[in-house]
Amino acid sequence: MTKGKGTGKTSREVLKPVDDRKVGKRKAASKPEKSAPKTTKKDKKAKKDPNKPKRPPSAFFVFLEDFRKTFKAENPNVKAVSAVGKAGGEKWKSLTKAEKAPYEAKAAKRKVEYEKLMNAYNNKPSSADDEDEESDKSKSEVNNEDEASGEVV
DNA sequence: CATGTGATTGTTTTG
DNA sequence: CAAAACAATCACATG
Repeated sequence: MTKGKGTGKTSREVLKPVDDRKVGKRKAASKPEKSAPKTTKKDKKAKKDPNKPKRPPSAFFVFLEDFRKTFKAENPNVKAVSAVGKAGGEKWKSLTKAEKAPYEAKAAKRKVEYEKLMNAYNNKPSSADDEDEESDKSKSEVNNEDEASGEVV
């Protein structure tokens, strides 16, 4: 497993079993050793759909983006992503709904944009034949007001 | 040189 | 409806 720097560690089992995660790790609740999905099976070779938008980040990820900076700022020694993940997760649960509000709001907006991308993706699956594109057709598109930064608390 | 892996939770996706 | 998978990030190890 490539043990990251000594890393493998995997000590999280004894070190600190996070309360109780529904799924052991995050997949294979019933051990689907069908094709041996040992670990992360992110196949980026999904070039099949180059325009296919990726899933919008959840509020947690949005919070993490900001948290990562803070965490690293106070813990420049920590270089493991897992460290930030754990710390972020703990802090995340510590946040109240009001604090998550701005993050959720942003995540919600992210989702809306994602829907838009999907719409475009659906319109243009991958027919590179002729990209007509609706230049004037979609004229009554609502304007989006980006006010992500000014959410009240 | 390139890619995979580890870890967090939330949303998206699929059957 | 429910379960599963994947979303970003960083440093390092392996082939």
